[in-house]
Amino acid sequence: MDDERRLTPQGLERKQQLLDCAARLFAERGYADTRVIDIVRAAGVAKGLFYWYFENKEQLFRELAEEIRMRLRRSQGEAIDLDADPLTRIRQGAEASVRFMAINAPFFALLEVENIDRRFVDVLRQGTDVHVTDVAALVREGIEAGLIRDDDPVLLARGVVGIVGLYSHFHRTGRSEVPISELATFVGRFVVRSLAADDEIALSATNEETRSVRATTSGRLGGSG
Amino acid sequence: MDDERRLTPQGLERKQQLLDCAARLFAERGYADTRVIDIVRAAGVAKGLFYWYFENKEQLFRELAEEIRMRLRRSQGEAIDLDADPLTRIRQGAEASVRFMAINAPFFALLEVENIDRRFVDVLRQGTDVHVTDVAALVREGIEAGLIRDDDPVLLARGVVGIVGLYSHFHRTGRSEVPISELATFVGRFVVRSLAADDEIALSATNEETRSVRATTSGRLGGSG
Amino acid sequence: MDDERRLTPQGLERKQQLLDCAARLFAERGYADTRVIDIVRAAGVAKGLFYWYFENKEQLFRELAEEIRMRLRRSQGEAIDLDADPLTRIRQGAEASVRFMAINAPFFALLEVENIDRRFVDVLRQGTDVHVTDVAALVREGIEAGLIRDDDPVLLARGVVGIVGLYSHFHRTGRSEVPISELATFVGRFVVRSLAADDEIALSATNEETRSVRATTSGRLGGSG
Amino acid sequence: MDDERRLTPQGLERKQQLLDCAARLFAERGYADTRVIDIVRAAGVAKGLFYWYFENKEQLFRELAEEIRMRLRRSQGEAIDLDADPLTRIRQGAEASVRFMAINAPFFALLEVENIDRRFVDVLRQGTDVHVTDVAALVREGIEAGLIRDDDPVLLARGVVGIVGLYSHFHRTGRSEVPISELATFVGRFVVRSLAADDEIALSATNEETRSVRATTSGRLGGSG
DNA sequence: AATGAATGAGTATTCATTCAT
DNA sequence: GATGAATGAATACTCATTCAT
Repeated sequence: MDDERRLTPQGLERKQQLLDCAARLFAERGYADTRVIDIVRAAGVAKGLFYWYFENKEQLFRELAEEIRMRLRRSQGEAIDLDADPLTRIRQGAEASVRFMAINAPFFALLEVENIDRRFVDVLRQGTDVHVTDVAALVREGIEAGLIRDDDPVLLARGVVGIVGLYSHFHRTGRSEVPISELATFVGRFVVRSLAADDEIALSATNEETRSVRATTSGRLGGSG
Repeated sequence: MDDERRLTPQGLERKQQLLDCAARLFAERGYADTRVIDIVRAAGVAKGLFYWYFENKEQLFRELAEEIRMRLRRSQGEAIDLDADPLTRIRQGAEASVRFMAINAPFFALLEVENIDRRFVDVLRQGTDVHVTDVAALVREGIEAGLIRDDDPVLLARGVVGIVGLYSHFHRTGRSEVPISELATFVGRFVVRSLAADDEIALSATNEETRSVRATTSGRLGGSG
Repeated sequence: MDDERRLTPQGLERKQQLLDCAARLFAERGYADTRVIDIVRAAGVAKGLFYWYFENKEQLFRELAEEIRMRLRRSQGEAIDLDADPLTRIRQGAEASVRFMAINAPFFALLEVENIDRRFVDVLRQGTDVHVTDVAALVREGIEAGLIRDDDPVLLARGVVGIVGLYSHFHRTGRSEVPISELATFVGRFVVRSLAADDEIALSATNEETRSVRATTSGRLGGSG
Repeated sequence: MDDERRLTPQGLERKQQLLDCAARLFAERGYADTRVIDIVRAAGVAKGLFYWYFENKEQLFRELAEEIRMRLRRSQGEAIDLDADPLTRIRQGAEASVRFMAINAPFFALLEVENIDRRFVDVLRQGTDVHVTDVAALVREGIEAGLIRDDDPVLLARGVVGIVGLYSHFHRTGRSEVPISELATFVGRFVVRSLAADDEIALSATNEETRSVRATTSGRLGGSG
């Protein structure tokens, strides 16, 4: 297939169908153990058609990864309260991510391929890198505001992103005994605790009612900043 | 090869040589991209000899994983100050793990295969499970002693183990800009912050001079315990 | 390949071509000594194509065996005079088999694999078993009619089927000095002699002119029956 | 190993042990499916030792085949009544063979390899050829004496030998419902019927009491001879 | 767009045989 | 005689990708 082929509406549908089937199979059996023929069979079309819509198996994976990444970012964006303080926003993002990943588990299972196939390190790392950059910015903000302890912002951000992925993975692989909403709260708490400058701030940022730490702890913050 | 073959000293040496070569290659190129022939070539022996010492490629991997797991546990054990309080011990273990994993990077890269090949989920998960159980016990101790915040011990333990692996992975994959000793300290701090019941305890457990939190904060601990 | 693939006419042709090539090679060199690559080379196609049409080498063999079995039965059916008495029919079947096996020697050589590969015992034994059952029915008829000596019908049938295969084998392996038509007559005679209730009946059943023993020896048969 | 090595008594014992183990394994799994290592393991010795006693696997098989052939001939010789008429002797030989083959089933299973491996056609065919020659001589005698119908002696002899092998094979492969002694008698009867010049002779030769047809039917024989 | 056919590089594993001690 | 180690040729099967209709 060429770069930009114009696909008819029917064509787009077929392509999406193939993407969906592939996503399901990849999630079920993993990338390597899903053969092109499995995908086309699941979609009920002939083998040759696969290459009408995708350059190759690898490209399909990349498209899929891209799509998933977009969805995640969108969902994170929606979950974050723009008026809240950085730490709270980090917590909200973390919680939202855990919830979202749980719902779209099969999709996200895919992202774990990162370590698998050296071919995909780039695509997948890219995804987390963007995420890390976002969080790192918030961390910096938080540090400046005295809400987050003064440590390497990027390292901290990596920790946040990593922890979210970690617990999502546990949940996905059936090793989490607690219900998803509880797990999300736990992760939010965990993240806040890891970052918070002190106990009081941690408490505030964990309290769902308190939309803005700054507001409630202004005195103290003013003093410490 | 069958069950328990009796190997001559020379044989044992040869076997270890194959294990070493395999470990290096797996680390360099990954499991799937390392062919049996690559391993024997690296060892400078004939293809057939591989099957004299190992049932197949998979078994070799399992032996390797087992070996690595053992080493890790041993190194952790050595790093922990038995007289220290649980939280400090967790920190020490975490720091030691990060350091150890950094030194033996090629080895531990292997353990990341967990997500890769569904065949190995068992072996590899086993390794972390043991580790998690150990840490969970310390967490419980810490909670009882009022050093660690009151949260699900297993979930907390998973976080600790996960974070260690996380940062080791970053370091291994060249995304850590800081030197290893600094990273280890960072991780120790991170873990302590995640778990500590309050700021003061966190501070104590992070202070390397203070071997035992219990000693310096005995009054407080005694009161809350 | 999976279950029931729909093959285009061209595909069917190709498949038959592969079957033919395989049959020839198996006959020439034996099953084990015929590699898949030999078969595809003989057909002038790529290796992978073999697995488009057949699950594996074993399945191809089974298809081949099935095909040969069908042909044999058909030819036997055509050779037998339905109005003739059982003994004569047995003789006709035996003679026809010998002739047919001689003509299709390469094919039938394959059936001798029975003893070879334990994997194929089932397929091949099945073939003879059907044949034995058929003959046994005729033997029973013959015994009731007093044409065949009173002995275990199944054992007798096995002998008949075995003898036919035996002499065919001799002929196939170049140890028969006599021309095929003569050999067939010999086998017919041999079989009749082995089964006949008495000399006179044997004579009648061997005489090609006499279509029905019953007709010519009615008096005697009536007396002894 | 060289041609004629002088083996110590212990060495001979070891060699026989290997032969026995091989025979058992060949019978159980067939020649191809029995690996050299299986044989040495069964004997509890090291792999290398095999080649001290045998040139290779093939030679061992040949030695084994030779040994079995000898045994069979010996047993046939013992079973035959030297004073009996040719037809009776053929019958006795056939019956003895069936019995002997049944007893030494595992051994004789080996001889069926004839069709299997083209390598062994010579060794194995040799065995039957000798047997056929012996029987053919008797057949000729029988024809001259008017006991056996006038037909190609070699072809008849082949039939006799073949039938014996046939029924032995059935018995060996568990498809014979009748006890071995009964089967032997059946085969004797079958063979006699196939060969006998007429009913009366057949009857005499089948009668175990009658040691010599000549004796009881002297008048007739004298008349016809 | 869609199909079924065709390609062929790539690889783990087996096992008879030889060798050094 | 005996052992364990070492050799390497040989082969079935997979699967992404391309091709002719």
